[in-house]
Amino acid sequence: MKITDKVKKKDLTQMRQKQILDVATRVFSKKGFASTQVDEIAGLAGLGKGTVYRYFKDKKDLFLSIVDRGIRNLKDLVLEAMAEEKEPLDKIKKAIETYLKFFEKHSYLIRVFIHEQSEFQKRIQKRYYQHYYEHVNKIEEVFKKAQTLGLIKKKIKPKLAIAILTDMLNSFIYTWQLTGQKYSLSESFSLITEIYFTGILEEKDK
Amino acid sequence: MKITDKVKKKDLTQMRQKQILDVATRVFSKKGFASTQVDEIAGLAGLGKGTVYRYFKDKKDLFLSIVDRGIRNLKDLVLEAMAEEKEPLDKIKKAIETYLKFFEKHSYLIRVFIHEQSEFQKRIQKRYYQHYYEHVNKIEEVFKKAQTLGLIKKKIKPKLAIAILTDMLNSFIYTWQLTGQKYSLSESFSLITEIYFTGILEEKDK
DNA sequence: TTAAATAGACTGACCAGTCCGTCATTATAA
DNA sequence: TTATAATGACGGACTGGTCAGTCTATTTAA
Repeated sequence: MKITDKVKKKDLTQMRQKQILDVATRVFSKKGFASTQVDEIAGLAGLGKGTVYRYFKDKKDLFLSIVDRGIRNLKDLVLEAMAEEKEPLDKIKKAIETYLKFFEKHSYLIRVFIHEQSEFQKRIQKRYYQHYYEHVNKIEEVFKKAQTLGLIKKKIKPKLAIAILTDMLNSFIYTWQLTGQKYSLSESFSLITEIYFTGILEEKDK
Repeated sequence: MKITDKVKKKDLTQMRQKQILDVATRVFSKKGFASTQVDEIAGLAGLGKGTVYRYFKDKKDLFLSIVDRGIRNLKDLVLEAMAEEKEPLDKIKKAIETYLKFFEKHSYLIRVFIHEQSEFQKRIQKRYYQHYYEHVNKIEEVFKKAQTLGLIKKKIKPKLAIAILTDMLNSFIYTWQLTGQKYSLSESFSLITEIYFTGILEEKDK
């Protein structure tokens, strides 16, 4: 019975954690770390505050768990999507598209990422960059390959170009989120992609 | 004597306000609205808390005053700088350069702008966009002129292109600020400008 | 019957905003 | 010129409310 017990226990724990994380993500995204009350999260999750503290050490732990989960999901999705494509430029396009779709679905998350950087500078960045780098390294390889193939200007440093792309996407999503998602992300992103690509690509007709 | 008195009083008031605003900008930028204590601002300004409340109605009023002052300065600088140039493309370049230099000098301000949008959404945005639009309208005219002259792709909508540019700049400055300003903004911005322009400009050699 | 899970009352720290006494400067009077 | 009064800038102790985290009584499950 011990094994079954452990499984059940694990199930309950995971279920509760997910339940709390889901609510917490919404609330933290809306109000930011400092203005969020743990009471509200507990209430919306239909739980008592004590229960929340059963599953998370403290408010910070809860917050960082959200960040962790979000980044992990995003990274996995992007890497999987890229793997589906063959050509370097298609891989990059696919990465942009996936990134965009992720936030179209989880739009509130962008706030957590951008919003709280100063409060948690080191910690978030540590977690963020840990995942981010795996992710960037893959994309960097793709960039380099595209450069070898003569598709992307040789003088552009992949790391910086990727940073610029990420920044463009992040802040565009952020603005889009703030202004009430009045237009479709996909629509505007085609323009961003065009600006980004036409600037980056070697001219074809030389 | 009354006139002199009024002048003196006004001087003192302005001086104190500036003194408090300067400190408050630093502290709010570093900690965000919710985590900033008015006590700390007072302390760093070498004043008692009561004195701070003499000059500002409450914490919110103080915060919004910072935002106001910053945006007003930025707008004035950009418009003045643009007025110095004749050619549309030079005007745009100059605007980018000025925007960048402003934040290189007042790097902490970008945090206040980006960071607190969710807490104060409506209020900040109202103030922000009030100034922003005067500013954008001017730039938009320049864009349109450049399109008439055949310098910029006709199919690009100026408003959207300006939004993208602003977003690129903002988030680049933000990241730069967060990561400890390890490189010169001007340096990276030349790359951004290149990406932005080469993507935007009609090809010259057709 | 017992052990784990849960709720929410409670505590102590924290902090925005107030209130009042002090002090410096300027005006008034002798 | 000097003594006294009035003004108002100022500091910081204080208050009341809020909220993270704890503790215990109660519920649930086995």
